Amino acid sequence: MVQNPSESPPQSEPFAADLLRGHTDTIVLGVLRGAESYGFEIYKTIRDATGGLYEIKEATLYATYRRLVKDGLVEASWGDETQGGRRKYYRITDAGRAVYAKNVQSWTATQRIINTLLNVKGGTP
Amino acid sequence: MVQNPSESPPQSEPFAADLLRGHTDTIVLGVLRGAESYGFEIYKTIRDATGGLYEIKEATLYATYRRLVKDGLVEASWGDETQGGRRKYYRITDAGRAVYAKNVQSWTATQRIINTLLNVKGGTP
DNA sequence: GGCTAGTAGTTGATCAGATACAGTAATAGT
DNA sequence: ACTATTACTGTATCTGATCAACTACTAGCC
Repeated sequence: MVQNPSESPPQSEPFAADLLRGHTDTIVLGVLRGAESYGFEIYKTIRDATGGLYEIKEATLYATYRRLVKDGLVEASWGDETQGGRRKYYRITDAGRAVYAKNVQSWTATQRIINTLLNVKGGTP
Repeated sequence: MVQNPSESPPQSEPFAADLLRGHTDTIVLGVLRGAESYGFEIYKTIRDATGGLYEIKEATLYATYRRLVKDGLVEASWGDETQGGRRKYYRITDAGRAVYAKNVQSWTATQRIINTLLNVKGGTP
């Protein structure tokens, strides 16, 4: 979702939230593929990775975490912050890595298909 | 959705229906951008454009047509088939062309963003 | 005639992902 | 004390996609 950067004129068309639907799991797995992380940090990583242009809502992400844990694609455990707030850390599992690899391929195929259907010369140059 | 081409082993991971979610409108507009068409023909065009690999379900498309008409992006009218079954023809409007152009840009941006988040070298080469 | 398949369009119920919204709770800065 | 930020959670709702039917006409086959 496009953030309205405070002062900028609101003529920039927001891209619909649904455009990334179905990719959230893969994106989170992609973040965790590098290193383990906790919920809020993953959120910030995603937000910052696009220069603040795009944001997946916290509620969406926490729902995603739950789903990924349920499916055995990531493992969760509470950190031992003796001081400071609790953090739940997530690690990608082998199953998660496998699904990630598969999903990246699906994503590539999806791009090809949509670009074909739209007659768009696709992708990042 | 991946069609299981009859005899092929079912190891091919289907890409989730949701992966193209939000793009159906744009895809239909893209088809109509070239020439007017009727419901079932649009369905076949999309199905065939990907070599049968991908299919948007008829029910999904008819819901899409209704939405596009409601939003004024296409116009509908019954053909005058004196013999044979009825066909409802769809034409893209100027508003539809504008939305199409905008959506293609959104799609391009979306690709960039996801490719960034997944660290994928993106798109069709 | 009866059967099947293909074309063409439509409806109602349901699912799942994303979001809005609200809330809890702790810490750090002023 | 107040406020912002960090961090996580739960409930309700929206929407697009799909399923599973259904109507209706045409053409080919036995």
